[in-house]
Amino acid sequence: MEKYSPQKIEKKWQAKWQESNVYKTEMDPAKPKYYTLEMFPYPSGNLHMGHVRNYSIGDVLARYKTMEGFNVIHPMGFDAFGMPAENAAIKHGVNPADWTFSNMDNMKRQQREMGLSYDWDRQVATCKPDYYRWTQWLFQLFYKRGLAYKKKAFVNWCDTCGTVLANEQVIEGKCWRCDSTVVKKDLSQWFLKITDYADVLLKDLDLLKGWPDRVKLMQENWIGRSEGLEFSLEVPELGEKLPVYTTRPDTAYGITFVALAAEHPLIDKICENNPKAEEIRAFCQKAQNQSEMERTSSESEKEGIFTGVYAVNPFNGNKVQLWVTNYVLAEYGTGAVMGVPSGDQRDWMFATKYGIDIILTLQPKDKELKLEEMTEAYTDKSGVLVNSAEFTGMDIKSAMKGIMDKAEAEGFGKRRVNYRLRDWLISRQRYWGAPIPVIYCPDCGEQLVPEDQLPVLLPEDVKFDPGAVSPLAQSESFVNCTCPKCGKPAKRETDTMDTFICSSWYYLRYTDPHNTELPFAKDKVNYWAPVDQYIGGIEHAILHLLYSRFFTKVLRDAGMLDFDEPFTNLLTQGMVLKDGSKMSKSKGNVVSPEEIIGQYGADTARLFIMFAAPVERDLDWSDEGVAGAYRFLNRVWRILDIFQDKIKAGSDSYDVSVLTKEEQELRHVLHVTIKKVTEDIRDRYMFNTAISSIMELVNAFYGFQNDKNINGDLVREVAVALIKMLAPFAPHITEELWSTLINEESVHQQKWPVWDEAATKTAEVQVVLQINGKVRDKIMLASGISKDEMEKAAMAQPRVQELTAGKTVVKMICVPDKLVNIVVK
RNA sequence: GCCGAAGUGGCGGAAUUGGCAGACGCACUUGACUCAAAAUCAAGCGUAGUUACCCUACGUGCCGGUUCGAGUCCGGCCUUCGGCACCA
Repeated sequence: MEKYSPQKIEKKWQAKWQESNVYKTEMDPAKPKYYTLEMFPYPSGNLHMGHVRNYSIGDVLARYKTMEGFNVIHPMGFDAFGMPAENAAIKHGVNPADWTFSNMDNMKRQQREMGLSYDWDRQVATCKPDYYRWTQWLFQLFYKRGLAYKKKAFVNWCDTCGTVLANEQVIEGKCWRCDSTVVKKDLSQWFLKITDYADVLLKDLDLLKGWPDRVKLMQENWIGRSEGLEFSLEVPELGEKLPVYTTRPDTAYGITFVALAAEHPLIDKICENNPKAEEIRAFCQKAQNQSEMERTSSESEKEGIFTGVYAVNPFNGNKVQLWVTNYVLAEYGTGAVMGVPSGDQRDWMFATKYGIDIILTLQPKDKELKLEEMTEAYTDKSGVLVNSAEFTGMDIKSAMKGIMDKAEAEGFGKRRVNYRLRDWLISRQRYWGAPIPVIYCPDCGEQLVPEDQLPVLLPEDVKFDPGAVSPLAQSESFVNCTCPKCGKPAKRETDTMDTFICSSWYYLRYTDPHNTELPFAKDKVNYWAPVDQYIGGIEHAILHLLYSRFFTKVLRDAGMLDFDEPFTNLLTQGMVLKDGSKMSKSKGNVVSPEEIIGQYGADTARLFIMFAAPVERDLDWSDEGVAGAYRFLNRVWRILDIFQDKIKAGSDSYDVSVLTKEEQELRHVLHVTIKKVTEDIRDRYMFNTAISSIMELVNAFYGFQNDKNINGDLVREVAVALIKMLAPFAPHITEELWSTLINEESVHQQKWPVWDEAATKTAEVQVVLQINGKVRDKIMLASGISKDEMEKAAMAQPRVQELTAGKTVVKMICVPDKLVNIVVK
């Protein structure tokens, strides 16, 4: 054979695969299916190493499962709406669609050069009308089910991006995309009612046995369930009831004030005929102008203003002060909080700052607290109540129950579960997204665009200028329309949807990508989905992975599919680093996949990336390591070249009893390797150790490189299994070797090798001899012998006798086929 | 502050159920081949004592515990990374 030349053979096989459509899959209910999915990319223009890692993992699994006999679906597409295309339009005057499509072409070419086994017939691009038509259709489905609504609210606004953001897109008070500080704006926006599903999204995390615990935990924290009591205080001066929510009803007798959020609706009424009205309004204004970051940091100063109005604690009739503060969140609970300085550290700080009364209601069992000696609140959730009427003297648990019972019995309160999760804000004041299919009629109000008029297409006569106004709002032809109900002139909604909507259902569209009647047919989605193995970065732990779970549950409830969760197993890959930090242009440590593939070939790039670290861990890029992977592929090529005549001439079935002892040893290594590689891929996703086992097999094979008389059938057996096991990792070189040495069919359509259990065992095993837990000798013993025999053999060893001479054997521990430990004194 | 993960040679990492710590690869050293170099093949490679082999002691972030036996289990710390963070 010629020298191994990846540049030559990779191009050749990529063309053949494309030509023969080998990776196309069709629904076949008679065959077990397997759905492998990598998170689809944003078409930024070029693949980076993170993509290469992501797709390599998925491709190994897809190819392995195919060889195991599964009907594998392995699709790819593009998450193609979003800001960068629009920014390119503003900056360079290119059309967002042109920019996006040319990027998609380039990335698809790069994906082809990686030798990935995608069924390209299933490709989706979320920016194409045949896709976003169904995104809009699904929005309307949510609307009809009462899960999409428009409301005026204080929302996150990013000035740089010129749009609002979902809570999930605000990271430490900053925009997830551009890192600018996020501010609150009072705007009328579209929301999806994800909070309706908070409880089931939390509960069903238990179903996700194949998800990493840390991802489930992050979602659990994000949903943030708490149990408590909601009760109302009377505000006699205003003739109003003021509801508050608390998880510590046991401290309710210690309320000395109530704190309102600056956005609380009662504030308007409070200001009527109030001498301090101006001051109060100024305070609210100031609080609202603070950035999200300042307002939600636990370190920032707690400030407030007394309204002069009082409320009444329904438990004991105490008059308590009503304050407006900057630390109560309008969106959580009721936007008003009972203030118990003795039981909550924030309340303590607030009360001491403003000279508000403090009442002690709880103290430890074994210690009497004195207010004048306390320097902070007593926040332990254990102790005995004081100053709490009939509950005084009770332990916290029974008091908690008693107080909630009382509130419910007397009708001023109710037990309630609260969630941290907020509804999903989906409006975006941007052009490059799916238009929200709604029309506003002056007479009929909010109307859905009729289904037969979908998709609402993005207009092309638009201008992209920097500024806060969306290009859609400036397009007259787009905005002006007729009301579907009365036919009179009306206006279109000009906001587009958050791109996370588009990506919340793409994995379902893959199962039926060309459907023109529905987003997907039920039989197809139920056959292929849910995704058996999803692979992607941890950065989507909350955003995309929570939204997709929500979508799946809504579609299930709408009868469109019959499963509860979209992704059965989840693999979160680590990042690809260089010199210990994330690859980035600014650091100048970017390694380009195209260059690596050009120099060494895709097989080497894939093999290195799979070998260098376990999938979940970060991977430090090493140029020497890549060279090592290349060296290994050459080594495989050469050893098979050396034996090519024997491989071609060998028979696929033969009598193994004719093998010499050395040959049997090689066959033993082969079958141990098959077992190890199979289990590493199938059960453990440990691709690095699977590859290292294949390397060991190749090393053992090299032990025979000069043996002209080695059994040719055995050589063929080793070669066949070796090529097959390497095929998922390095698809091109194995295809070339297979076609040259074995037969004309594709190696990727072959059956995965099966190990011969008998060959994985050996007649003799090495047994470790320990004295007092320290290794002192090793002996070969027949495998499977009894403990008695092992102990006898151990004691008979000269070295053991020498070291135990004159000592008493206290006991012996015997692990069959492994170890004897002799305990002596 | 709360929750979680990780810490093993010069480096990436292995050790799956408590049973030989360091598989495999990188780097390095040496030998063979070569006029020479590269490539390749072969061998060595935790630290210290000894260094010719053997052998011995130490060694998986730190301190302690359980056990015949601990990288692995338990208790207490340290460091790094990640998530959440005024959620009442």
